[in-house]
Parts: sequence; C-alpha cells; structure tokens
Amino acid sequence: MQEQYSPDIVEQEARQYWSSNNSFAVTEDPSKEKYYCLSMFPYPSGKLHMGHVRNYTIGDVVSRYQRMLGKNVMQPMGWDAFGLPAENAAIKNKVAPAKWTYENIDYMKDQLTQLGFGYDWDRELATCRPDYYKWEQWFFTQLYEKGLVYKKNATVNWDPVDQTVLANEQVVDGRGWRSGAIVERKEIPQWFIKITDYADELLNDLEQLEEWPEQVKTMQRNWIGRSEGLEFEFKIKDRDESVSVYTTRPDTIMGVTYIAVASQHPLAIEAAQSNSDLQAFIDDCKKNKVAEADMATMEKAGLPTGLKAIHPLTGEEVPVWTANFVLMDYGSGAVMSVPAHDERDHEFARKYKLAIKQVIASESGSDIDVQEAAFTDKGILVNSGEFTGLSSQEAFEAIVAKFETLGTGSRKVNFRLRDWGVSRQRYWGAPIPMKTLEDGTEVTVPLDELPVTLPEDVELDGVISPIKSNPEWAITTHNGQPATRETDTFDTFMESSWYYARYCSPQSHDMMLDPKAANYWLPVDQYIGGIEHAILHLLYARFFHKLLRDVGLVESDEPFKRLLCQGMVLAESFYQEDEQGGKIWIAPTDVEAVSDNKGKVTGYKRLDDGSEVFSSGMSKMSKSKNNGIDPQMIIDQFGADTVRLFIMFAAPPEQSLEWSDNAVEGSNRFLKRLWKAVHNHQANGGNATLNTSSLNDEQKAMRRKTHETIQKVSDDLSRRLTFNTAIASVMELTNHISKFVDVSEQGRAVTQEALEAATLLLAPMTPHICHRLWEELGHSDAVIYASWPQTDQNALVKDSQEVVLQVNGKVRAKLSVSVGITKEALEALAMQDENVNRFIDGKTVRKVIVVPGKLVNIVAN
RNA sequence: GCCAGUGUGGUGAAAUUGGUAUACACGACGGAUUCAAAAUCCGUUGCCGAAAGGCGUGGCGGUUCGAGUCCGCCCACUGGUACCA
Repeated sequence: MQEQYSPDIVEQEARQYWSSNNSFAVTEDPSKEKYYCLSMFPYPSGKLHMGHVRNYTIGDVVSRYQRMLGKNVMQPMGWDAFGLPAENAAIKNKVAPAKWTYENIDYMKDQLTQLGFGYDWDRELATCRPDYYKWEQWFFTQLYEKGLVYKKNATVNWDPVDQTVLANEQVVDGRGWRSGAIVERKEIPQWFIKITDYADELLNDLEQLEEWPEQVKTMQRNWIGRSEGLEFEFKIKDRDESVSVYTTRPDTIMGVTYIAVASQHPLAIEAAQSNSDLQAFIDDCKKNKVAEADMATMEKAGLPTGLKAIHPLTGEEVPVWTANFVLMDYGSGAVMSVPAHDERDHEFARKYKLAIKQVIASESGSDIDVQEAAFTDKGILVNSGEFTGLSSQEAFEAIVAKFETLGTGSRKVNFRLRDWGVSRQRYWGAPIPMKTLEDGTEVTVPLDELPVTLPEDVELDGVISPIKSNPEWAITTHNGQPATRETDTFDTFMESSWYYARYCSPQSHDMMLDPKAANYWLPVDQYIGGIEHAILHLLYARFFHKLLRDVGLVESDEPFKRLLCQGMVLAESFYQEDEQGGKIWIAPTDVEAVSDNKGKVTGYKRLDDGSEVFSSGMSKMSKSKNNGIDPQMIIDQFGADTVRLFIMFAAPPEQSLEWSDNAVEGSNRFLKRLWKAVHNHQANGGNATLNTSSLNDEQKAMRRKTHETIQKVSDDLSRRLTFNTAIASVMELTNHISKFVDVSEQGRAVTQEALEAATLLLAPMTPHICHRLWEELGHSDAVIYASWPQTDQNALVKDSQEVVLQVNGKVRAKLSVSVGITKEALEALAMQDENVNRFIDGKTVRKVIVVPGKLVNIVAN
C-alpha cells in the first residue's frame, strides 16, 4: 500500500470497477425488499452547480447505505430538458435549443459520473425526447376525455413592442427585459387542468405523509387554503343585475360599507363609458403586474363607479368601487368590504374616506378604536341588529342560516388553490396535442398520431416561437377534414410531474407506464430536492399521481413516501464600487481575506492588485452576484470524495450550506489521515483474530468507541438523515484509532475492527477511497457488496458513568458513579460532595431532583 | 403583503425526549520537525477575571427545580408567492 493518498488513481479505479461490473443496474426482484431513491432531476443548464452536487450526494449516500442494508436499490437519473433558458441561450449563441440542451446533457452526465454517483444509467430519460413527451400528450388527451381539461381566458404579461408573452421572471421593474417596453396585462385563451377537483384529496392525503417535513405539509395546506364561508349577492340599485361575493367572515357582514369590483368587471367597464377618470384608471390597471407578490405589495387604489349596491340584510345602499387589488380571474371579480375588521379594507377606507362601521367587539371587553386600526380577531357582535350579542362563531351559523332561509346565499367551501394553467406560448416545450377544426370545434390528437413532434432544427429570433411563425407546422387534418394544430406548448411542470414513474419502465414503447414495474417500485421511498419546490412541483406531482391512479396505471395514492428538502448552497459575494456607486461583483476566487491576529476577518482585498473589496454577505450562488464556485475546479483539485465529504459535513442537509475553501482542505486532510491510519496498521502487522474475552481496558475502550460509532452512524443515516454528525463521529473514531497504538495481537485485531467499521461507515459518503481501503484491509469482495456493520451490544457495556451535581440549576461538581447506582445512593453521594456543600452552606434544601444517569439538582435558598 | 423557515465562539456547526451549552471541523496562537518553506505531528483557544467566580445560544418578557430547546411579542435574514426551474 502506498503511503500517500492519491485521489485521482483511487477514484478512477473505483469508477472503472463499478462500470465494468454494471454495479448499479437493477431489475424488479420480488424476493428482495425494494428501495427507490430519487433526487430531483436537473435542468441541463450547462454544467453542474454546487446545489446539484449537494442534492445528488445526499441521494447517493442514502442509496448506497440502503444497498448495504441488503435492499434492491434503484437510483435513476435524467434531464428536465424543456424550459426557458434553452431559448435564451439559443438567441444569445445562435444555436438551436435542442442542440444546446443535448450538449449540456453530455457534459453534465460526465460530471455526474466523475462524482461517483451510483445511477442505473439504463433508465436515463430526457423530457425533450419525443418518446417521453408522447405519453404526456396522450395522458393529457385522456384527461380531456374525462372532463378534467378546459379552456378559459387567463392573464399573461404582454410585451407590446415584441408582441410576445413574457414570464414573470422576464419582467424587470414593469418592463420587458429585452424590449424595455412597459408590460401590459393581457387576457388570452389557455388550457387548464382541474386540480381543484382534487383539492380535498390533496389536502386530506397530506396526513398520510408521515415522513414529510412538517413545514412542507403546512405550506401545501396553506397553499390549497380550504375555507368555509358564505356566498351571496348584492343587488345593484336601479338595475336588474347583481354581484356575487364570497366571505369567510359572514359575522362581519353588517359592517359592509362598500363593495369593490375588479377593474375588468363588466360593471366597471360599463360605468367607465361615461366617466373618463374611471376609464383612465381602468387603463392604468392594465399595467399592474401579474405576480401575486407585486399585487399584494402595490399601492392600493380605486375609484367609485357611481353605482350603489343594496345590502342584502339591512337594505342600505353601499357604494360600488372599482379597485386595483380585486382580480377578475379569481372568484367572481368582486369582494365585500368591511373596513372595521379587515386590514386591507381599512387601509382603503382611510385613504378614500369611506365609512368604517364596527360590528365586532373584543371578547375581553377591551377598548377598540376601529377608526384607528382594523380589529381582525373574532369576538362579540355589536351594531348588528338581530345578531347583536352573538359570538363570531354563533353569528357565522345564524347569518348563513338566514341567507339560506331567504334563498339569497349559501354556505360554501372555497379553496385558494386555482386550476392549473398549462399553456405556454413558447417554443421549447411539448406541443399541446389539440386540434381546431374549421367550425371551431376543438379535438384531441388521437394516439396513432402521437407524438406531436416539436421540430428541433430551428432558429430563434427571440420574439415568436418557430412553430407559431411557420404557418405550415400547424396545418393538419382530422378524419380527412382540414384542421389546425395548437401551437402552445405545455408548462414544463407537466414533464416533472410524472418522470419519477417513467423511470420504472423508461423503455415502454406501447404504454405510458408498465403497471407491473411501476407497482413494484412505487412509491418512491426517499425523494430529495430543494426546498424551493415545496409547493408547486411537489403539489403537481402529487396531483399527477392521483390522476395516474384514476386511469389505472398505479395503485398507490401518493408518489413520495419520504421527503428530504435540502437547503441551498451559499457563498460570500464581494464587490467594488464603480464611479456611479454601482456594484461590480468580484469572484470569490479573486479575493483574499485580511484578518487580525485572532484570525478574525477584518476586510478583503483583490488578489491581483490588492485593492480593497467589500463583502455583501452570504447569498445563493448565482451568476448575477458572480459568487458561484465551480464544482469541477474542486473535483480537479481534491477529488470527488473530498467534495462529497465536505458538502455532507459542512451542514445538516436541510440547512443552507456556506461554502468555504479552507474547510474543504480540512475534509481532504481527514481522508489523508484515514488512509494513513490503514497504512500504519498494515505496517504494524495488520489483521489478527479477535478474542473478546481477553482484552485489556484500553482495548475494551477502543472497541466500545467502534461500536458506539456504528450505532450512532446507523441512526444518523437511517432515522435522522444527519450526515454531518455521522461524519463527525467517524472522525472521532479515527482520532481514537490514531491514539490507540497497540501492536499486540489483540491490539491489532481491535484496530482492524475499528478501521473496517470506519471504512464501511464512510463508504456511502466517500465510496472511492473506501473501495480501495476495503481491499487494503484484506477483503476480496468490493465494499459495495459488503453489508452494513452490526453493533455488538456487549462492546457497549460500561461500568461507570459521569453524573452532574447542580445547586439551583448550576453545575457545581461532576461525579463518576457505577452504572447501577440507586437514586437514594446517588442523592446521598451528592449531599456529601465538598463543592456542593460550599454552595448550600447556610441555606435550606427545599427539593432534590435526581435524574438517574444524568444529574442531581439541589434546590436551596 | 401573505405562507414557511433560520438566527449558538473569530468561522461552519453539535447538543436527538426540557437535564453538563459549544462535540466534530476550520481559522488563529504556541511548540516539534526542516538550512528554510510546504506538508505533517503535539498543545492552547467562548467572553470578563489573578483566582474564586460571574456572564453567555438575535432582542424583550414568560412557564419550569432546570430553557438553545416550550409559550408570547419584536428584529434581521432566506425560500415560495401559481409563466425561473
């Protein structure tokens, strides 16, 4: 064995072994317990970033660990290949999106291989391949036939100069990112899938997901947003028209002082015909952004329409306003306003001097001034006629009942969740498989005409999709009649909503999924990906799974049994200011820290010219802040094992991880020490036969450490998924081995056992070096075929333990006591302790708390 | 704005069920080795204090014999917010 650890040789040999033995290819084997470990597939953006490295290392560690437990582990990988960046790159570099995407896939696949991830590459898929999206198109037609698909108008960002639809991301400060034109809202017809039909099930089934993080389930619950309330109507004065509204607070209905309708509401549009101010306001609202965050934070504004509505209970007239925050495409496009008990309504009423009428008083009777601030808690009704004196809860029931008796309103369950708009006016996506006949009828494309193939050899002008600009493409027939194709493509969330299922039978040519394979592997046992997908992707995939179930392709209700959301990888970003005070971002690799004699960083300078640089703190690695660290550089410098070890060690997986070059070296140093420990052990004579009945105290202590570490790491890798603490405890074990120099026969046997344990425990994290060390430790079978080590309970037995003595909760002494000591004996020992007595001297002992095996707390005053 | 999370030494972090705050690592400092340096190895390292001891987990308050952990309010930062993926 070489004295020096050479990662490049070791890693190449290990990878060669796995590839020539096809070590990670799997098939359905009913005789073994299956384990499906899935990491969210990457968008092929060009090269791997640290977030990918983190995500896929976690997945690989879990997969290799489960494999060592004897399970039939499937770990596939593929490419989420449709999307906006390919179009941007196409315009910038004058290369077709398909070519750009396929080249990126080749490069990134090589990088994944270099990192030693154990994927079954036979199952690789790319969502931009016709054999993949064919089945997505087919599935959409099935949903259409089931009545789960419909078309309606929906709002998009419209660039009036480029005459194109923009993504929210492409709108910067209200302007199109390329044209600079002020972006408008525009309503266009789009396809929707009825996810709201499944709202109740998506909500209720969250309870089944016991191994999902609570925070993700909470976010999904809130997103679905089930509410119970009242739907009723306001009649418009002097007209034969009414406006429907929904409220979750019928108890506040007597406090309605105005109603507000969307700027696109027919009432507002009609009123504007004789009111130029109103018309100008409506036109202005077209410039409002589409994104919810913008809508919610914008300045609330409105104008009276001049119309009056009749309060359905009091018969009083209330003004009808139009307001920029009411949206035409959600609900009825109108809301009732209770400024005394709703913050947004209060703000609006104060701004426009509308009446504020208190109808709820606090339960405690405390003073409330609703003119000053909205009181949004529930309470007791006041100024509410026949309902005065009821609690909010009682009033809810009474008022709903009243409306139902009168026949003018009804109890209604509402969801915040909206139907899924899947139409995109872009090129690089799966064509929507619909046709329009000459009479305007819309029909699905039948299976024998699928896939509707997207042409790949195209040029992009940056404005209009090539399948829209080429009229030929859309020309087709239907049953011999002329027809035109839909030229919109699917939202890319469609592809990522079912890829996990396709991995089970990626080569099925005549069906979407092979149910036999799908039902063997599904559900996914462990799914790993970024927290940014907590709502949209994970909700859509859960929805799709239920759809797949309802057409009979899978049997389970949920796609992902256990979920781990990893945190982001952050890096410090640095800048210098230009003459206008703008920030020029400097790459971290070009910056050096200046520190004081305690090692505390006091500033930064540029490596090239020594000029001062400023830190803007930790943020997500990004191009805009020039703070990305290329994983390739680190792999080339230290090897894949060091990168994998560092990224797993630096933080627990769910937390954000701060990149540090220095700390990477620390991880590399640890691997060198481990290598050296095996080398020294060999030099000292290597293995010997262990005889547990003839060990001295130091040998027993070494063995105890070995088995405590096995126990700890097993728990960390299975139950807790805290890889950082698992690695820390193997480091402790390795430190023990280095200090335990005992070349006697039993000494070497104990050392061998410890080194084997360290190698096996680290094998999921740093598989290359462990592949080699396992060989060096005398095994002919590769470490990937080895079993996870077992804890020897006998080795864990201890005779004595340390107990803490506290006086009034403060540690005053520590005591080594025998393990079986009684509570009484422990308390007696504590009372005899010299330092304890010093602190209770002159005081009266009020209470003594004894926690066996832990502490004694004496309360005295 | 709304929803969800995070905040502990000079730094990344540990403390798993309310029971010894700071494991493991980085950095820094001191030493060994070296002609010298790198690498490696050994030691010290929360803050104040000579010590005894006191203080200390974003801030303020509470529950408890005991709070990083539970509760309330506040501050800062991060993710999502339906067309980035």
